[in-house]
Amino acid sequence: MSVMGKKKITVKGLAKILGVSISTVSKALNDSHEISKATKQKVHKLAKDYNYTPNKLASSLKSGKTKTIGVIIPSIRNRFFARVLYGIEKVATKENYNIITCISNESFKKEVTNVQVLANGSIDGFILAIAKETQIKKDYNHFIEAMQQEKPIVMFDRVSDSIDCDKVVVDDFEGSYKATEYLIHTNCKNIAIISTIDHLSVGKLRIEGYKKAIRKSFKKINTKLIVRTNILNLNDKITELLQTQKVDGILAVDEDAALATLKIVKSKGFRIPKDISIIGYANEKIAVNVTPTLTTINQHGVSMGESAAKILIDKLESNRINFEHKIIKSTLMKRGSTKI
Amino acid sequence: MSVMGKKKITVKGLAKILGVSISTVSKALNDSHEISKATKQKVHKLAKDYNYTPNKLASSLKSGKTKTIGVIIPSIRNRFFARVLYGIEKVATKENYNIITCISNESFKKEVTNVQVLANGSIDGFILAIAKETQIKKDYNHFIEAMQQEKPIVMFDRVSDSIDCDKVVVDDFEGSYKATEYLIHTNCKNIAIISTIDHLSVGKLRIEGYKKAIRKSFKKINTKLIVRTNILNLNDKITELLQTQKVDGILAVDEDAALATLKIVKSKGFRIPKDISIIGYANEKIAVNVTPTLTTINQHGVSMGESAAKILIDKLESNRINFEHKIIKSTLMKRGSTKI
DNA sequence: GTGAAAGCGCTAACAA
DNA sequence: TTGTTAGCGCTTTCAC
Repeated sequence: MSVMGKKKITVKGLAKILGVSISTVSKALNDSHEISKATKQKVHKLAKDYNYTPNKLASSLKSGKTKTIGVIIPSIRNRFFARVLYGIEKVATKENYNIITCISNESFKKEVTNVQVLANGSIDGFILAIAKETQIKKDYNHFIEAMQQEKPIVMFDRVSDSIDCDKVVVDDFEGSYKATEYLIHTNCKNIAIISTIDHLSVGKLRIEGYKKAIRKSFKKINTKLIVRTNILNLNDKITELLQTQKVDGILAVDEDAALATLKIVKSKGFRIPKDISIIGYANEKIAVNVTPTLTTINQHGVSMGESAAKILIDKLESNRINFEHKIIKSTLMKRGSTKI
Repeated sequence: MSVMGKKKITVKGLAKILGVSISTVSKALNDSHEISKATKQKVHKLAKDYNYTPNKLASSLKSGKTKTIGVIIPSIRNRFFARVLYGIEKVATKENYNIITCISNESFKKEVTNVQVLANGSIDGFILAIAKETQIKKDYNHFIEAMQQEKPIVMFDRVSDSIDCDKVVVDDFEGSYKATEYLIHTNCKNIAIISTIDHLSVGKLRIEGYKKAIRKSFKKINTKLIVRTNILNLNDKITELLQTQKVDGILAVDEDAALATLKIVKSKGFRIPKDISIIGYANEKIAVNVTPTLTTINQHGVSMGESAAKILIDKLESNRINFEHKIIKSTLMKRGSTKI
């Protein structure tokens, strides 16, 4: 505070003021054993007075380490990703890493640009969830190139089998399997599943989990109860389902589907859960504020973020060469939209 | 693709291969007029073959410009800030800026660290909303220092009068004034206001707007209808309000208050909006999914982010010396929780 | 215990 | 038109 110089002071500046060499200052600041106690103290005091802090660019350029993580998420308005980001940020901060966040907006092109731009020295490694477009296109070259440039990647949630890298996923298969089982055990006989995300790996897995549970209890699957649609046709499809099929349980595989289902089922005069039970994927704040409260499959976004960050930082700071594949257990949060 | 060298190639490497000097390559890549067409072509081709991309750290260190914006938000799980972040990211991308995101988690200490770390060369300027703790503490030194180091700051939403910098705010005063007026015009006579954020600038303004509207129509204010509390006591305070006061309209100043109000009012058997009208600050997805749908004051988070980013980038790329003070109009989204 | 010098990758003023 | 050189701020080897 004693000084209010405008421009930031550098090692060079400190050296000049003290009348010592640049390297002495640098070493003193880094607490090298080569430097005498007296000098160290002088340097530290001056540094403090002048509010010195090392220029991050310079040290990174020198060391080749940036201590920052590149995070690419498909969307920030999706609460799940926001939660993951929170988890990442939490452990990153603890481990003294910064995060630089990009949003691919589900676009392949933007994702490619993001990866390339960041790989250019700005970051040490990536944490990312693959964009919708990319998953459809199945072109993963940009990831491969990044890894060749020694920028490790940790993928979460939306991952690809065709890429070797660290991965953190929710047990989507298991999650919807358990959810379906719960519907069955609470006496639902005609269980439908609704998805607007069948183009995503997670979407596919959730339907598979459902199928397994249905097969196990009822032997055969009624494909008319499996609704794959897009957001635009969502309402119509649900309405159609309710009009043409006998349904007493619904598993909604994403938040949009869940909220639409809830709304339409209510509006058609069905009682929830008496006539129709509903389980959905949705964030907690919404789940507890709708009527009735919605039984959900909790994806533990924050834990995912934390795991991903831990795995990446571990890789960056160790010589680990293998790829981790972590599965986060999802849990069923029983609320008012299902029977007991 | 023709080459799959592991490490990234540099200007130096390209120069060596082509047998020309480093500066020739650099100039060719930057399309300098000093270089012949032929050389330029050769360089560009090689660069492409080797998948060359300039190291961002190095150019930033040289130029003093990083083309990245430091964003500090108090919380990412708050939908509003997520939306602002989206807006920032949107225009940043368009203008070829990256954003590095930090979350202060409402903590003064973390905010200070964030500012200091980022100011050290990593970024060209800040976009931020002041942490809760900081607003209570009123210690804004870290901001001042950053600005002295020529890192301009654009504050949004949570701003401070005691700092001279660019600002983007919602017209909180006007917003709650208008909301209160709407309640009055739809025949509410006893309007309460509930806030869990009275320690924030925005919280205070919202109460002031309410007061002005009440004063205008009813001459005097019943302070028993003004509930300032924290989240822990929220439910009790609302219950108490409903039991001790005659209330036919409620303005809830933040999302927590809004959702709690809705829930408790319903549970006490009041009909909404017939007995009690409710207006709240809340994100749209929640507002349309509660029962009844909630009339809200829309804060236009995305626009805020966009404006903030535009203002910062403008300042970074021009010589503008004055401080902008932009006010985003909020709008009343009329839904099912108010009368017509 | 201290300092000179090289170098991280890049740009740009100046020289040839 | 091309090359030499210095320097952004820092770390680190090697010499003194």
